[in-house]
Amino acid sequence: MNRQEQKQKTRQNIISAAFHLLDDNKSLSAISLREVARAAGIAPTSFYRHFKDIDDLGLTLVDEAGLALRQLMRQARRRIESGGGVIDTSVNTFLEFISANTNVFRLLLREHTGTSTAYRTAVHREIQHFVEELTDYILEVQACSHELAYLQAEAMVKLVFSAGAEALEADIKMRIQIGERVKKQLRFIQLGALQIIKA
Amino acid sequence: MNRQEQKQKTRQNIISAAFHLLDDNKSLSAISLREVARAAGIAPTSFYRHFKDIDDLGLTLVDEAGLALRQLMRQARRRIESGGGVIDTSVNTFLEFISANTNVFRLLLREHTGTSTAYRTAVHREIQHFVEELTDYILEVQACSHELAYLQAEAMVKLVFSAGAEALEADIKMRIQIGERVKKQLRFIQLGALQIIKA
DNA sequence: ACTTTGAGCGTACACTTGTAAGCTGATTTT
DNA sequence: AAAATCAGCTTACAAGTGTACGCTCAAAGT
Repeated sequence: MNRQEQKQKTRQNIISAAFHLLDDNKSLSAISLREVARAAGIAPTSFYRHFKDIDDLGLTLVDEAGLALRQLMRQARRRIESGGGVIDTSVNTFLEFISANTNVFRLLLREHTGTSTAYRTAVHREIQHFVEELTDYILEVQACSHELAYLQAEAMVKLVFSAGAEALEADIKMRIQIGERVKKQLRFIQLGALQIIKA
Repeated sequence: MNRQEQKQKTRQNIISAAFHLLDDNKSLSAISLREVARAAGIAPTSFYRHFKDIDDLGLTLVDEAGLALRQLMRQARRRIESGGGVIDTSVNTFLEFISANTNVFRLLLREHTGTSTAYRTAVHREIQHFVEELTDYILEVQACSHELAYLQAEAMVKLVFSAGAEALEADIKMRIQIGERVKKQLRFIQLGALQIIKA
């Protein structure tokens, strides 16, 4: 095995060890360097060969989470284009994402209102990206001002993320109900905005 | 000074010291017993004369925050009854609350998605109370099913709390914009729900 | 073949943490 | 006046933390 390859592999070990630590109620700022080193099977001091700080690792994790989020968006787009209601498809895709990537979503959710300004703004940026993407989509299918589209998109994303937070603590049966509920709420927004356009 | 009085006073010192510690980016689970004891001007071990745990203190803080939230609701109700739009008045009152009780709101917001299940459910209960109160109000002024009223209320509360989270990090000028934005979004929901009733 | 590099390790140090044990001395009770 | 209570203290300990320093030894470069 190459030297660089080996290093990348260890780096990946650290990252996935950290993700795993998030599973049992920990926030990024609550996981310690020694803890993650232990979980990754390396000596505490070896950690520094890969990351400057524990915060450096944290930002890397947020980036990875953002990447997953963007993949989610692409997948939703694809599904929408191949038919089916926009709201239904989007919410379903999102809830599936949460089930499949629980710790990724938990990370985003937790750090969004977390104690580290750096993490908070990093997560905010990713969500903002989400909002803008949705704004563009609404502008395509609805003839309305940019502001109106943005307001809709922002409200919708907030509701979906909120629903996601609830879903995290619910079992599979409850998650379906949560999905149905948020779909109805998204339709309120859609209808309400349409009403304003007409007026 | 009475002995009991003195004890209560120290207890209050601990509580407000803890609230103060939340100011500079700390979550409940991040403040240590010794830290709060130091800030309250007592010896670490004296802490135990007042609280069983640091978690015991934490739950007390959440309760206090919930109390403040319920006072906010009453104030909003009073203002609404003495005239003015419901949405405008509510959002304004809420934003004023955030400005006046920043650390209380921050506590609720942070622990709502925090790492402690106990805190999370405690905060959730307080917010749920908020939603139910709003549901009742909507049922009073709008002839609609309970489900429809609840869906509106929940969506609105979620959007307002989300806006509050943004407001926390914004200056006074930006906060007004955030307020206007969320008001428009709440009207989407109101209009959308109305549309469904009519159909 | 010889040298340089660098990932990973062990040891060490100066902290901070929660909390157990027992004392003091003022207040309260008897 | 004597006895009991108890808020707050000091001291102590075991366990955890971040990270500085220097070593090893296989891979990469010359």
